[in-house]
Amino acid sequence: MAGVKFSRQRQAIMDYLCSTKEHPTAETVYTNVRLHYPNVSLGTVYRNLNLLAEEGEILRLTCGDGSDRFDGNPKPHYHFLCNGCQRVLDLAMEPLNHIDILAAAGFDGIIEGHTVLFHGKCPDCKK
Amino acid sequence: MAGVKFSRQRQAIMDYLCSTKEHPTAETVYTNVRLHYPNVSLGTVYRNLNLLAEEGEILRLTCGDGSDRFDGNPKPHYHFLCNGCQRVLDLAMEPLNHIDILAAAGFDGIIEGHTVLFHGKCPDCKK
DNA sequence: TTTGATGCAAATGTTTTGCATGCAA
DNA sequence: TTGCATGCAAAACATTTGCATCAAA
Repeated sequence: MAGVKFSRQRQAIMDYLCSTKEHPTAETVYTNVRLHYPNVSLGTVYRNLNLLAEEGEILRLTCGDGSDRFDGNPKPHYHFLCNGCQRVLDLAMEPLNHIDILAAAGFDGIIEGHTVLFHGKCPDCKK
Repeated sequence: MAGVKFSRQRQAIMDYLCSTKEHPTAETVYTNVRLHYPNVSLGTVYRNLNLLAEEGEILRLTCGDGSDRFDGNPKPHYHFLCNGCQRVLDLAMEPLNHIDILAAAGFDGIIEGHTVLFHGKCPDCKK
């Protein structure tokens, strides 16, 4: 990656993202990285989250509720947003490749991919 | 609808949304409604877009690129975001009910629905 | 007349950015 | 030493909200 050099702040951001199964917002990443690097700035967190997402090392999730969230697991997978507690959970399911075919039928452009967000009640909130 | 009374501004917003196949942002709605009601305020546009979306008379689309967009057609349908020109187009395809079943398998919560956004090159940008 | 809707402006929340300084290579 | 990364603060956006006034019913 030309022109990108190591930084301990970026490393700490990656470490935190990989250590959690929550899907934290930039603000939450900031709060947690601060535990180890009290001087880190929110601007640096945003700059690095953008960089890591562009490099494909993390995923950015736009759930439509305020802030974007980030996922340290860059492997494409699907997410679930609980409309009770607003938590985002990972779903274990195979890639839905066939829906791109369905979308392409009768469409005169090129379907390159899709994003899906499921919603409902999480195991805790369904009770 | 208890407590909601008619307003010509809201009517103008509905009229505009139903007159276009673009999927305008609040700002674009504002600009266009202003052609007929030069005094309308952006706050009023946002308040009414929120009201109409809650009532299910329009759809709100969160595409992850800056502003939300709105669709005067409230019937559930799928959308396509062109990564060339950023336009949002309607797709003619059947509801993907089965993917909720797939998501529910092995998930201990309740899947109530999904949002899908396809992306790629629109008919114009694929050339 | 009553109550919701509006226009205006200020406030909010999220994310980006300019700039002087710090640190990796 | 060179140039990307940082911290800080200000700016940029998108959206919401308080309040006095307006208009629908």
